Amino acid sequence: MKINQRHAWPSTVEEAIPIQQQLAGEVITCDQLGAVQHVAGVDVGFEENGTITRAAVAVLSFPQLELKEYAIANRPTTFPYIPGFLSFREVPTVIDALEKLTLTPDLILCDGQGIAHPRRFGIACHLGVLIDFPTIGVAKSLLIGKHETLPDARGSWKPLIDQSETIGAILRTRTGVKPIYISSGHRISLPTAIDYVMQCTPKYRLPETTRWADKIASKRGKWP
DNA sequence: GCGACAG
DNA sequence: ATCTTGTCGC
Repeated sequence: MKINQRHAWPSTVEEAIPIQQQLAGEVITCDQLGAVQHVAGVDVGFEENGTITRAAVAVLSFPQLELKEYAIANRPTTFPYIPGFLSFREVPTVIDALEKLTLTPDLILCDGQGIAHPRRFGIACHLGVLIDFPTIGVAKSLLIGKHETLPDARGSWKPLIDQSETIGAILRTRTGVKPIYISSGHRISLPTAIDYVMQCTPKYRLPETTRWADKIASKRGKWP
């Protein structure tokens, strides 16, 4: 897929903050997506002591969830890991990987938060706004927000609240297993995001999309 | 000032 | 994120 560059990538928090504040105003949390036939999952890893960033994208058919295509990209790492600024470290390489795809997915599940972020602009929002695509933030741990006790059953969820605002949800994708955190990235509402995440997570804690991306990015497996 | 802190 | 083996449980 073809992607247009929207802004240069900064290397400091001072430069990153105004970019987040500006682009956060472009985030859409209403459903603006068509029929979903392909869902993509993204995963990022690091090599050479963190100096190289590696991104993998997996495209699956929906709702069958069968792997249809994948792509990998590498880049020198140019931004340190600072909570609240993850996208500046990972998105450039993710975009490189997305550009290599032949298939164009209808929805992308990102590793990390969407609007469940201090400035309502987590990695899923950043990627979504830059490429103007529907994205969902799927995080394995909490960045900000509070929530009530979560029941043990698969499918149960509770809103994530920050400053008396609902910014996402804590969701149990598997009975008795540690929950995950969902939030709108771009062009999708929270209820719809939860619905798609559940449909992409029929068996394990994490969506099949991210599991495939993980597997592909992993140095062990070889994918001809 | 003291914690908390996506990956 | 990454460094790493076996092990407990469904």
